[in-house]
Amino acid sequence: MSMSATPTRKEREFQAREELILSHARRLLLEKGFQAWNMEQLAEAVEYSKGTLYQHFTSKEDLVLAVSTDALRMRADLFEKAAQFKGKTRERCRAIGFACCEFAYNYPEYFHIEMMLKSASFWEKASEERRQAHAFQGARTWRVLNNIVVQAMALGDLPSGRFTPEQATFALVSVTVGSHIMTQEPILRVQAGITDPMASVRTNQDLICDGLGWQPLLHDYDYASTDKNIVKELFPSALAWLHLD
Amino acid sequence: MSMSATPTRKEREFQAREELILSHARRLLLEKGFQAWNMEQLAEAVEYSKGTLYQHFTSKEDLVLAVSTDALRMRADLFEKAAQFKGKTRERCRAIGFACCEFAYNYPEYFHIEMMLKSASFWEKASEERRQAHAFQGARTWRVLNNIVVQAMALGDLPSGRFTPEQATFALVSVTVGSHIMTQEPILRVQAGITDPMASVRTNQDLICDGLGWQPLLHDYDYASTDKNIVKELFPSALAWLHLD
DNA sequence: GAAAATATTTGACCAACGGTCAAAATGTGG
DNA sequence: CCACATTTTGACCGTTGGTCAAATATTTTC
Repeated sequence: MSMSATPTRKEREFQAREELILSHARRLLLEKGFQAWNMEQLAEAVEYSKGTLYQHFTSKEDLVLAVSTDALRMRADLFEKAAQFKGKTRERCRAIGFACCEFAYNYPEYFHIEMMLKSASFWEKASEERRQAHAFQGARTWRVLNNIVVQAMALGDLPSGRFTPEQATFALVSVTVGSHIMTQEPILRVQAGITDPMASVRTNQDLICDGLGWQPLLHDYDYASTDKNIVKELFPSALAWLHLD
Repeated sequence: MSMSATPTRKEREFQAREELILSHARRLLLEKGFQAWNMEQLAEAVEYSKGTLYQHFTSKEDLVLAVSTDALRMRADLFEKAAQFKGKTRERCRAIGFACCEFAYNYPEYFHIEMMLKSASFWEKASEERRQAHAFQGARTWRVLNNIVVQAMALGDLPSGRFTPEQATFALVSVTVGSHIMTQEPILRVQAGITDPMASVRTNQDLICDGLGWQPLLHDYDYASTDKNIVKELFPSALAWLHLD
């Protein structure tokens, strides 16, 4: 047993195996959702037995929560990167919108998984440790966005009398999650005539920002060139999901 | 077998039993979600055996979809009622916001159930009949809201150059669903300092409407008295969830 | 370097649950 | 009252998440 900072070989092996399991579980989740695979199949995929899986995770739910938290961590990373965009507060908010689309492109199933997490029975089966890790990463994403809102109000870009920063942040979070979920619904996509889901999400974010009176408003500024810079400087890989036409 | 319009006694009994099953399933869903009860328990509750349940529904998922569709039908009814509110187009849109809150108050678990429906494995297990019924009720709710948007553009209350009616409707649907889901998240509720979830949902809808430029804007009009009328004329029962202070 | 002690891995096994179907029970017509 | 049709039942099945004693591998001791 090593209490020192440098992990023993055993500890490193344990860690490596955990990541192996997580990566295969992620693949299964992305390909098949939650139900359409079982622990036996995962055990085969990682070439260990079922019992070994349960040395890392207390339940299937615990495992899925771990995958979800990993994704959430990645999103928080992207958010923090986006928040550093040099520009007006609203442009930085916009950069976060791109970060979230980039994330949604890489984890298309994430929002479905996150919805599953909202059922009480899920959390009950997960370990306390993993619940806290998830809450921590969730708080990170919230904080990044909320900081920009607070700054925007301090600078006067965003009127501070009508809504609290938390209300504004909440509105942005709600519209973003709602839009990502809805754009993934094929029937609704047809009804709404959506050809570019990510663009729809960002449009809805713009509507909230305009509604909040976040200056400069959508039609008073050349956001097209802002977008170009965001993509060039922060998310060159966004070209994969951007529909330029 | 009776091809006539008047159902035989058998058919009426069958129908009555189906409603009995649905009502108990609804109660279990509201109280326990999806996982925390099984078909055996439901069979006991309705005082029939498991086999009889499967004469009405092809699977547990099929049953839950039926409950969900019933709820969706109720929401569509409330929407249609709300759409008849006498007033400006934006006031009628607001009435729909109240209708949705009224619905969410009566079916607090509905949005979680609806999220479950988004996993492919769920639909595969449901019968074609019920899938179509669900799509039909979903289309109804969309149509009611979209009609108001179209009228608002025709009347000039809502600028028609920037967004299509479908885009506007989609934004409203997204923010509403996203807000209802998010307000039900206890952690987020604390982070955002939300004390009145329904009010937060309606605020977010207002932000979208303002962002769309839907006249009269939130702060150019006395919506407080509009709200009073909506509640008095259409949803007196809303007093149960309205936090007046 | 072999034996003892410790740690890790395994897969047979269990319980829970969704779903099935032959048999029992109930209803119907003569 | 009987024969036939319909409905209801619950024992039974397959799948799957989860457990644990035994097998296997690794480390320590002498």
